[in-house]
Amino acid sequence: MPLSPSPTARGEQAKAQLIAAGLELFSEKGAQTATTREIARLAGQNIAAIFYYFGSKEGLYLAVAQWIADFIQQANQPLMVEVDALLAHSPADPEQCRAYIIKSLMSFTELLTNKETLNLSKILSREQLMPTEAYQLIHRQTIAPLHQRFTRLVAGYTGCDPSATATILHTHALLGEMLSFRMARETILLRTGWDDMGPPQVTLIKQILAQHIDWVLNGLRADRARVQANHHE
Amino acid sequence: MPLSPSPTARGEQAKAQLIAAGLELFSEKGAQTATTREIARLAGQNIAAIFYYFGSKEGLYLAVAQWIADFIQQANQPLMVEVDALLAHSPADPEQCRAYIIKSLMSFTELLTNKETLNLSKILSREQLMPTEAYQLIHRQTIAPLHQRFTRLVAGYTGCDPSATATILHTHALLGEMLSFRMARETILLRTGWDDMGPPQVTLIKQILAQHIDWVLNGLRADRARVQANHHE
DNA sequence: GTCTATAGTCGGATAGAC
DNA sequence: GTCTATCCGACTATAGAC
Repeated sequence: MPLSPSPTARGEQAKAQLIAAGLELFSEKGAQTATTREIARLAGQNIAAIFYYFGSKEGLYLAVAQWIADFIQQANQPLMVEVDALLAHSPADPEQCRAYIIKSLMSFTELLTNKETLNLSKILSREQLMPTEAYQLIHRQTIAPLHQRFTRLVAGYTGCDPSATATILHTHALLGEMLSFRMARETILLRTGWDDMGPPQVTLIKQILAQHIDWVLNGLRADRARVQANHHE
Repeated sequence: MPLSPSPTARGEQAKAQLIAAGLELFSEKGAQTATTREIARLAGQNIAAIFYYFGSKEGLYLAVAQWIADFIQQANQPLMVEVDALLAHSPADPEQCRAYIIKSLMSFTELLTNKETLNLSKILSREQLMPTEAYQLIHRQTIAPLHQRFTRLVAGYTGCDPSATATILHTHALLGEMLSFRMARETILLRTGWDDMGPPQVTLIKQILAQHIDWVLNGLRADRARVQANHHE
């Protein structure tokens, strides 16, 4: 056993540091504007290492995207396992669906307002503007499964068809309330006069989102009941 | 009178064409990635014209930002004049506030899903990620006044304090539902299977947003009435 | 595997002819 | 006012020493 880390371990560490630096700079400046020089410097690695380990700047960008997908996946897995167990029974218990809708959205909000995920969500925002291969990768592996489960929970509580476009849109609109606090972050900071989004601000945002969820879900459920009553008369 | 346009008119036309080309390419590729050469080519102008008329690439970018501010201002002015007339009376009529909330949000949605404003909103999205002087300019001139009026309408219907942070957040969350259809455009396209957001899609989105507005506003109003009842008991 | 040196390209900006 | 030619810096990527 050598005293210094094995070559493989050193390589793995170099890759990890380049991915971390890439996440930082790609999110801050965008994939085209961030330079390999600066990434290498921040990672404490040589410029040539990027090309040795990832083939190209774009290769590093895709590795960063995969890291993001893994991170989101891992952060939501415990909750999603419970949701899957609930949704395995059909029809799922409406009150439990409602509880998990709130729990999931609060968890997403916590994750999205966390400082450590700011760079991650900046890359996702950029990918919405200029979708590349990276968005497909992240969408397929994480966004779509999360979005789909959330839609099925909404359907489970309200009685809507989980595959209907309207149900998807209702769900997306609800998620949009949460997203707007990250994607229109600058607007909300200027309007409220906050200089940052810390724990007290997030607490307030979560309270407001929880109220909106209730109002929209109950509205949707009542509407659904009304439609079915009309259908049976 | 010369047959050819006067020098001033030619200069104005050159500036307008450079701004149009800048809007197109800055939105598509971002301020750093878009090149002066390509902008000049698309505008049918010489590269040197950018520096002659705007001093620098950044000068052109700020001129594009001012064009966007003017566009948003002009597009909303007729409605905002009516809203100002309504809000001049204190307290404003709640039912009229409600009508204008829906009217405004439908108008914003129409504007935001319009193909001609796609590039405009891409620049705004980018400015949320990497705020520059341009965002301050647009925010102060247009976003803040619109956001503030919308907040006052919500306050007018629900009885909330228009300057309370909670009211601003409730309003922002509601606007966020609409924004998410533009800012998370790629997600919604992949989830619904739409290949575009055309008139039929926008109609469906507007229906759904109108329902959510009703549910949230009535929830907020009932909540406010409950709080006041507790206060008086 | 890791680094230095450098090739090759393209960017913003300018000087100076017309 | 308008255009061409060009400077100069910075970028990605690679060749080749170690």
